[in-house]
Formats: sequence, C-alpha cells, structure tokens
Amino acid sequence: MSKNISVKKALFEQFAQVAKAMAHANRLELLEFLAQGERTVEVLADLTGISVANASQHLRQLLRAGLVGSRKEGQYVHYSLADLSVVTLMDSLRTVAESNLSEVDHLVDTYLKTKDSLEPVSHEELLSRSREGLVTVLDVRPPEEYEQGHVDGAINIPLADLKRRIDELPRGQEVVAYCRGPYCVLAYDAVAELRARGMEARRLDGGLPEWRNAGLPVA
Amino acid sequence: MSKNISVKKALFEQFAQVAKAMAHANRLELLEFLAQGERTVEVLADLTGISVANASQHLRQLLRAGLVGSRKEGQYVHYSLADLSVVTLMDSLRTVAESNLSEVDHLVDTYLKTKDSLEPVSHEELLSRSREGLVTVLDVRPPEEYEQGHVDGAINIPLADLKRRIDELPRGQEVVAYCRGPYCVLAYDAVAELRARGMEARRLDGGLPEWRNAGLPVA
DNA sequence: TGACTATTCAAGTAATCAATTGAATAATAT
DNA sequence: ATATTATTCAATTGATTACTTGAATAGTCA
Repeated sequence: MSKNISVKKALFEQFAQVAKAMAHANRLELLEFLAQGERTVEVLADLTGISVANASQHLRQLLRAGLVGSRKEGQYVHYSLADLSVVTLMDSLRTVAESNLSEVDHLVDTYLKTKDSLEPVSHEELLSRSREGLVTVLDVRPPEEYEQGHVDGAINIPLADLKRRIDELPRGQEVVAYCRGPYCVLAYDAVAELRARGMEARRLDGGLPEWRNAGLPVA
Repeated sequence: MSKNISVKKALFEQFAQVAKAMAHANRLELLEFLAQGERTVEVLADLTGISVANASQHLRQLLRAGLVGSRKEGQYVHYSLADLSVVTLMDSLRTVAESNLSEVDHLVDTYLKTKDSLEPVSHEELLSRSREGLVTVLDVRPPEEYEQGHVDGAINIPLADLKRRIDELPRGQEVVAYCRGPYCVLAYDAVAELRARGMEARRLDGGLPEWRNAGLPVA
C-alpha cells in the first residue's frame, strides 16, 4: 500500500520529465518545426538559428522524454514528432498560457491581432465551405513543408512569393490562409497582404499540425 | 518584420514558463489536489507531505505561471486552479507520457493494471447507464473533496471506510468508482475490494476533474 | 584508402532551481 | 497590547541546466 505512494510519486516524476522537456523556448520551437514533418539536425539548427551541437542536445532531450523519434539514413539523422498527441499537448500549453498569462495576451494583441481584426475560420467552417467550392485554401509555408503534407486542396504560395504570384489565386473567392500553427506569423502577413490588394481573406484557426491532429483530410 | 521573430521567441518563452511550472513532481501533485477544489497552503503541504515553506514556494511559482489563483481570507490563503484548461493540459501531459515513455507504461501495468483487468467506464457510458438507474456511482475520496463537488448522483464512501460501510451500496447493481484522476489509486483499490466481495465493479475513466472538464453534471 | 560531412560526446563556465532554515508579515485570539 | 498562527521572504547549499568549444564517431564520396 505504501508502495502505491511511491508509484504515484514516480508517475508524477515521469510526467515532470515530459514537462521539463517542453520547458525551453528552443525545444518548443524545434517541436513546432517537427510538427510540419521530419527534419535533420542541421536543417533544424538552421531553422531555429541555434548551433548544430546545441540543436543536437536539445533534440536528444526531446528524444529521452519520448516527444520525438529519430531515424538514421546514411549520414543524416531525421527527427520527427513521436505522436500526434504531442500536438495536442502543445496546443494545451498554448491555450493555458493564452488564457492565464497577461504577457501572452499582450504580445498577441500587439503584434498579431492588430493585423487581423476578423475571427479566424474554424476547421468545421473551412471544411464545409471548401466542399461547396466557396473558398480558396492557401498554404503560405515553404514548398518543402507543403510537400510533406498540406490541407487537402490547398494551393501553395510561400509568403515571400505572394506579391508576385497573387494572380494564381482565383478572383472573387474568399481566401483562407494557414501556416505552421496558431501564432504563425506567415498567415497573418498573408491575410494582411491579400486584404491590401482588395481581396477577401481570413486566417484558418490553427495551422497544419492542428488540422492533421483533428483527423481532417491531408494530402 | 524582424520584430516578429523576437515576438515568436517571446511567445515560446512564455509557453516555456508554463511548461517549467509543470516540470516538477511536487507541483504536479499540488495541481492534482487543487483540481479537486481550493485548498490552503498548510493543507496542501500536509497532503503532499512537503514543508509549508516549500509548498508556499511551489505554489508561488504556479501562481506566477498563471496555473493557479489565490484568494486571501483571514489568515489563510486559498489556492485554486486558474482555469479548467489546466486540467486539459495535465491530461495531455499524462497522455503523451503514457504513450511515449515506456517507464510510465511499466509503472501503470505493474501497479495499477494488474488490479483491474477490465476497461474503465467512459464518461458517455456512465452518463447513459446512470440515467437508466443501472449503476451506482461511488466517490471514494475524502468527504471534504466530495463536498467541494462530485459526479451528480454519486454516493461518497472514502476508501478507508469501504469495508465497514459496504452495505450502503445497493446490491445487484454494478458499481462505478472514481476518485481524483486517471491514476488515482483509491479507485483501483475500491474496485478490487468490491470485486473481492463478489460485487460487479469497474473504474470510471478519469477522475472528478476530467468529468467536470468535460462539462458533465457536477453537484 | 583518405578527405569530408553530419551528428554526437565531453569538458567547462555561468546561470537557474530545489529545499532548508530562520526571520518577517499580517491576520486572529486572549 | 501580547501571543499565536498562516504564510511569505531572504539567504544559503547543493544539484541541475544551457551553451560553447573542440574532439570523437560513423557514414559517404572520390
């Protein structure tokens, strides 16, 4: 019976290990990139702007906590999210931080919300409206990420190319843009750009990982 | 535009703060007790078996991270969960740990699952069967926790009193027991005890916090 | 084979964190 | 007022963590 107390402690310690693995901005950023698809250490170091050795150590820590998996192919080690439940965990973390930390609210309000006064489009709304052919779904992430999976039917124009390739978007239809996650700036910027050109545009609520995690169609 | 990069980093740092607050077994245990209802520092120190000063510091950290709130009444400071989203976060953490850390699986298998070979009863199943009056819902937590909220219709017999008060349970009906959370040992022990007495008994999937968080009726 | 590359490891420093102790607050009770 | 109680604060110790640097592995390519 007193063994059960120590089991409880041991379980909490395991949960704490997982939380500890998430308790660093660099690792959260690594996880966000990994949520788009698998990546090598070097690519991740590049994306996050940290040194390769540092990225390697952070990734190792994520591996130990069971948040990511790795696979060696030739001289490259490819890391990937262990599980879709990790996406759920990251979203829960975001939700709690957003509703209870005023600092987060302030950052979001100041730097993101001002660009986008409209409510984001929910998964359900996008699904039904795109079935009726009423919207264009726009993926503004880099092509590599698009190729590893995107909202079924979405077209890919990276944010950097948007000005130049804006004609590829059907006129007269609302555009729903998305990128990596709920606070991914690319989608905010794309929406602002499109509106400046007189187009109707809104953001999707959440990015590709959330869409996939909801079990919705990915191509 | 480069300001957006630093905003992104700042956001991840805020999320990391929340994760860091969860990254200690003592704080997770405090959160589990707080999920049952509000508690004073001394009571929490007692429940978790840590010193008052230590509990105070951990609680302060949870407060800074926005996971709990506090309210001063007389000489007592009452802490409580900031939000039901914290319950979601804790459950996500559990889920990830359970599916990706073999150590957790092992602990659960060895110390809990052996006592309970049957699947737990889902929220939906309990709801429909208890509406038809087919089950007795048993809350095995201490009366103080029961009084702060329990599954609507549940009767309260703390585990310690179960042997003595087993006659209070209607005969010939299945009993569904629950306590503080998914791994709360009280419910496992109660089910084992009831089965030893020849009664039909199963565990509820999750404890009161999960039930409440699912928006189900609490009295 | 030898040069090269991606990744990991090991060592060191600075920073952060957990827990203890004893003192400081602030409310209540006598 | 004085004593008592619940909680927090401050200072300390030992342990853990982050990041850098340079070396070690282990695979590829010429």
